[in-house]
Amino acid sequence: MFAFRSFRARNPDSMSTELSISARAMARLPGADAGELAHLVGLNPEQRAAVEATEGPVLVLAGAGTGKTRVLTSRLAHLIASRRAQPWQILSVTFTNKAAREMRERAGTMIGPAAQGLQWLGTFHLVSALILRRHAELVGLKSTFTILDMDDQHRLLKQVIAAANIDEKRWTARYLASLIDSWKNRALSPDKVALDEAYSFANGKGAELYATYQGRLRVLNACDFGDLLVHCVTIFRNHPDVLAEYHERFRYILVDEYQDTNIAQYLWLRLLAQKHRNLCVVGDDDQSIYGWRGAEVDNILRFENDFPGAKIIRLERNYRSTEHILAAASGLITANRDRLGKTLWTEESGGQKVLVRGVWDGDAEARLIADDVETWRRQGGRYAQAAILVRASWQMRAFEERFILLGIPYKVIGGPRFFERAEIRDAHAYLRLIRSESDDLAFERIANTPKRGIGDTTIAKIATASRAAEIPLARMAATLLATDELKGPAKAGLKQFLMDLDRWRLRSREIPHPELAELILEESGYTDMLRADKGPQSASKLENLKELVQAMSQFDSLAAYLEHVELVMDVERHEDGDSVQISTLHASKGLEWPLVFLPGWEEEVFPSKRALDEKGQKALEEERRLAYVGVTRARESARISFAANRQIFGRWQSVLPSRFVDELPPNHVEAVSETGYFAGGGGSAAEKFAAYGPLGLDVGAGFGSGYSSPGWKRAQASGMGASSSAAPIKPKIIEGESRLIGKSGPGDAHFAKGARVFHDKFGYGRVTHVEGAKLTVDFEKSGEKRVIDTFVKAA
DNA sequence: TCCGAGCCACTTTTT
DNA sequence: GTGGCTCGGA
Repeated sequence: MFAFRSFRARNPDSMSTELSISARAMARLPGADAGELAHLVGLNPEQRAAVEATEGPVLVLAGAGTGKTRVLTSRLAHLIASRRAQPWQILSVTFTNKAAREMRERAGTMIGPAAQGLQWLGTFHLVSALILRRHAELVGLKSTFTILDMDDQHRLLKQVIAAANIDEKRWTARYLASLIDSWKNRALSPDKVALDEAYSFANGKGAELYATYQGRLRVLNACDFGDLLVHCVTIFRNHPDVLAEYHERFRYILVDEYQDTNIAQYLWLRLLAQKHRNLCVVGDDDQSIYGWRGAEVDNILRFENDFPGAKIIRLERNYRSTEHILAAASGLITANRDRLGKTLWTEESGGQKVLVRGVWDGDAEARLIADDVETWRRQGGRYAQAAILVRASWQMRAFEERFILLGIPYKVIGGPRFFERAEIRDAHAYLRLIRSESDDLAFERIANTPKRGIGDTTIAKIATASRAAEIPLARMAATLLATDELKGPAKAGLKQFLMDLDRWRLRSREIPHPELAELILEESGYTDMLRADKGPQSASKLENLKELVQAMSQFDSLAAYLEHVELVMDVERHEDGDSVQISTLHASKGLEWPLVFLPGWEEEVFPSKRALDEKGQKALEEERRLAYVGVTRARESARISFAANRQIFGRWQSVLPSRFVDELPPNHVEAVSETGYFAGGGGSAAEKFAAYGPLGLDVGAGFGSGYSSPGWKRAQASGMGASSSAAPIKPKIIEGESRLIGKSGPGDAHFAKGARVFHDKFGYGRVTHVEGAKLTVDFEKSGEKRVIDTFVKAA
């Protein structure tokens, strides 16, 4: 640290090859300042090699739990401490904001305040935006361009489609967005889109619409996520002088999760690394799970060819999981064909086998897992040590409901994200309109929110005129007010709105931006609108807006704040105590927990039917990698489960265990059905479980499986199992609940039958039945539910 | 212009 | 089971 601080004072330009060599020599001296080598302490030989191979292209194949992040941060520290580069001469790109944050934090603990100098550490999109702001004019944008999020993009595309007289039902904006995205992922401009692909939308209009969309973006002085990368690539290609500037700046390049890079990102990196060739990429082909988003596993498979002479270092020692977990995951992934191949090993022998359990239905699965969590907790574990990882977010609901019922605290990772909530986006639209009058998308979003009489027809009138005159909506609205074009409530509302905007814009120069936000939300009537709304969520929406104002105060200016939210669609989550984590498998990558639940391992759910339909074998391998990622998140215990029946689209369907269940190596798995134990190995899981008749797979095998039948529904509603198999489960639940009731005891909140109550999730309702602390409430919106009294307030 | 009723298709996964 | 959209009446 010491050596480092004194070094910071030096002029960065004085760094010469000579100094660099001497620094290198110093770093290798065993007797060198211990502080300087601190970042190498405790690394295993392979990790150390990866850290010290600073020059030339390097590919670090880092299996799950092999200390990948550690290597990256140590390498960063090493480059700086050995004086090969100043912090601002290193480009470190990650895939997610979370990873970037973690890297910055960990680098901070290693190299101290110098980590502040790591200005070029961030996601591909963040770094691209920084670069693009400086050269925006080279691609026809102003440096103040806005970055559209998916919602903006979607609305814009809808307009484009409608303007082209294409049936939006047949050809959805969503689909066009995905096509355009996939083109941008490959850095294809509208004129480069292959004919057959252009034909995949509205009989050949694909490329044309893409071009129209890009034109609209230019008029709006905006770009979408994909553009950030593509524009940079365009600039680097067409302006060698600009590229040279960045060659000079970035002496070393580090890339995390290289297996997730798409073609545009690959080109971006190749252009930037072309001169010094000090490119170090870290990744794991077995954890490539973003193919649907354009990631090319090929990038990592081909690295040696792309960068001749590349060093390849394999990190295979796993520090995370026990032997059985690792072996189960490894066994599973061997079914994949296209892989570089690694053999993970660990010194943690034994441990629990991977538990595979079959249950009757999704509810039973939620009960089982919730019970496990409570057992874990009773035995001294913490909630936060457990995670439930699902394939798709709709699967989360069952667990959330169960946890709410039992009072188990939980947190959804990557759930409905803060900045994507409607109220937050509305607030942002107001602020964006203050920042720039020409933000048409923002204008459209909030012109009539809250209602001020400016309906669709009025907006359409303004839009037509504004497009013809090529001036922003807000300005055209002002022009139209001076004419007789508009009348009645529309005119009055619009006039008031424009006056408000002007006033707020003036105020924005006088008062701090968080205060401005509060002012706008009050004066626009937005908060009043929410207060008047008695829906179950309006209270939490108001809370979110408060949180927004809070978040804003952490930035110097409104502009800085907006720039941040546009790029970092994620908010730093304050760790609020001890709660079970519920996450998608995708969002779980890079994380770990002692206890990991992997529910929903059923055909068509996981592997996902949709993925298989679209991409076939390739998707299957990706789904399998997802399974691999899931299992390798566990340190002590991985518990896979599947149900025989599941409600999909609101209908009961009988489902089969996932093929992945059968691919698990039997020696490392302990399989359990609700009715008893059986030995794993041989035969399909479906057969094995079916053999335990009561589990009921055979029952559901018949057509139109009786589970949507009235009888089944009645059985479900009455809480009784429909077959003998469900019966043994029931007592368990009752036990679980009474235990909880005992815990919450004669609580502070008592409700009588007939009392009106409010619940955060379910809204308002009336108590229909009281049983200790357990209430049955008939909710106005969501029907009858059983809840614990501490979760409702008197209303 | 607004709002409710009824119809629809839909659910991967994210910067 | 949800949310988005259309249609008809106030």
